[in-house]
Amino acid sequence: MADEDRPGASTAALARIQTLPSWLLNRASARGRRLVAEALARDGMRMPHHAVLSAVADLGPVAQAELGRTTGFDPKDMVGILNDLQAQDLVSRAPDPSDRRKNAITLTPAGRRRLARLAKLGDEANETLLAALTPAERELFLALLTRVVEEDA
Amino acid sequence: MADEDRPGASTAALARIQTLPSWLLNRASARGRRLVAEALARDGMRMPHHAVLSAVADLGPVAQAELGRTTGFDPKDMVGILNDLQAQDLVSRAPDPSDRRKNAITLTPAGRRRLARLAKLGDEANETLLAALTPAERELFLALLTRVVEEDA
DNA sequence: CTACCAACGTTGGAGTTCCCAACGAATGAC
DNA sequence: GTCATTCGTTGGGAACTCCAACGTTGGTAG
Repeated sequence: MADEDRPGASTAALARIQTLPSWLLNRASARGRRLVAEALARDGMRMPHHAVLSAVADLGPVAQAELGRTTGFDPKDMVGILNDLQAQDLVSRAPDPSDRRKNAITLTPAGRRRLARLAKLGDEANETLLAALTPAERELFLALLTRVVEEDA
Repeated sequence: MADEDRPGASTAALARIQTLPSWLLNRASARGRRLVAEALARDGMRMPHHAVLSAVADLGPVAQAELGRTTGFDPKDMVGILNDLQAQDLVSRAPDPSDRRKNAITLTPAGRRRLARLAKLGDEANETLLAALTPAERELFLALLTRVVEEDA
């Protein structure tokens, strides 16, 4: 009789799965997304919009494709995100004179003010997310997490 | 002039966002899901199915609602998952004599064999996921991660 | 100069996960 | 016996991710 057919061979299968790094990361990520989404929603904003707004703030006038590469969003989704941001006058979308294929995305003053508020909300949500850890543990956790992520490159 | 209007006040906004726990957790989680999904796909299986199969293995004959509560899947999605598993003869779905509202979900021998293979594939994927960390670091990482997740309760 | 290939923004569509509302059937409490 | 609850099921929607195609524009090799 093979191990896998013996009754009880797979017991604690659930417990094993739920302590797997991938499972825990999923739950932690879901919690982070929920906390951040709730925080940003208090200012009528969503996570991708916050990320793109931040990227525009850093990269000055920048093409959509470059924004996509930097933030990891799909070009298709970038269109919609920028449509939303532009509709709220947080960014301006003007044709790039030096390359007429590109749109030059720029942060508006309103966008800069909004970003300051969003950054605060995002920080608070992340504070809550890691509330269970001491400052030293958070630093360690982030260092380990960064190495796991960078393995992806 | 307010800080938020001064040019450069929000520089490094992107870098700040991308080092936020929520951002890193999202990326790590996405990587884990991709690795696990690819591994399970080699056996023609998907993540939720693996989780439910594991839960059935542990909980013996069990109702769908109980499976949903344990694994966190929505009752609606549980229907589809069990349909798939049943179509492959990995679980059996029989009416519960003691409560005719319930379905008694049981693991079949084929399900038990399949689960053994899936567990192996899942473990390998998680090995790859944490490849950047030493065994001691992995243990520490999982301990911290667990505390972050349990804060959710 | 003319082909050709690559990049750009855009549109359309699909897939996954998560969540909510409703329904008929069945159960349990009062 | 009435009523609230639970069960499995169906339907639908929100949010994020990803891929394929198209017309336009730019750069390049011949």
